Amino acid sequence: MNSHFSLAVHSLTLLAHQPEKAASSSFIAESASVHPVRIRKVLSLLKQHDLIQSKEGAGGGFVLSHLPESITLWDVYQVTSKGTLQPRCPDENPDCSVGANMKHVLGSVFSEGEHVFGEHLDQFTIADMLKKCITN
Amino acid sequence: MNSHFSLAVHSLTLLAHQPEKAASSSFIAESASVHPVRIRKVLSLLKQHDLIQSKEGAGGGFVLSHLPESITLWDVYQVTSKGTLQPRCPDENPDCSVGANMKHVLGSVFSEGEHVFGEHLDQFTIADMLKKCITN
DNA sequence: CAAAACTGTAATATTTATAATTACAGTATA
DNA sequence: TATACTGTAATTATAAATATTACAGTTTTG
Repeated sequence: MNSHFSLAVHSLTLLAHQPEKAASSSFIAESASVHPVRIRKVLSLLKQHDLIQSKEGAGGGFVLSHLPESITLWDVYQVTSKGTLQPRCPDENPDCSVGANMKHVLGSVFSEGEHVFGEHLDQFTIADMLKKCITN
Repeated sequence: MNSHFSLAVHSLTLLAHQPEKAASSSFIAESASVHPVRIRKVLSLLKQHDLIQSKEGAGGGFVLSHLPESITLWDVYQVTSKGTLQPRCPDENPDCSVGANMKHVLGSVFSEGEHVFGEHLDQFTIADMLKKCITN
């Protein structure tokens, strides 16, 4: 699983944690121990899909577009990581019936698998993540 | 998902395809368009878990330890890729309640998720893979 | 108005992960 | 005893992820 996903969940959970004020990329970056530019890139994706809103300029930053209860991990996964479950396959080899088809065959198994996995992720919201973090 | 998994499934499917004779790492490597040493490394894992047997020397190679109908993709996943679903998380940050716990919280979500995903993979056997490849 | 604190994004450099390659010891076959 | 294999370690090459630098554009605030 790519790290965009965990950074996105991390960021959204932080935003849920302080709903009163916008969080800057530096603030989030420090919490997640990564570079601010990386945060801005990930959050740019989330913004494109209207999970968050951003505001430029002094005192600006990021806020949630929706209630934390209504954003699921599956929503986040779809934005940041769709397709990454797929196993990397070598090039197709037309000279071998197995080599020619394996990529496609595994591809369909993993597409279904992603759907099943998605139903699991859909059970958890950003509000759940925050609660789990705080009560630990 | 790491590529060991797809190489392992590819190899096992090839072995199922020609049950009468042992397949060499070079033969498998050519079918999968990768380097023979890489195949030997992956198959070494499968051998350790008794999915296959190997024979050294001229005319040697690899054969299945069990019927293709009895080896599932979940068996293979467990040997080659267990834990790889887990999203990469940055270092824990003790100064932030979210940063301190996110890795652990996501970890448990993904452990359960891997289990759900595993039940899906467990529905498919190497025999199924071969059939899908050949009838395409 | 000008300085400060932000986002947005591109370009580059660094680090890490994957994969290929080389090398060679050991084993069975013929 | 030459040949065709496995097993594995060490090295090199390539690709992917990440950090860093740079800077233009946007608000806020003194």
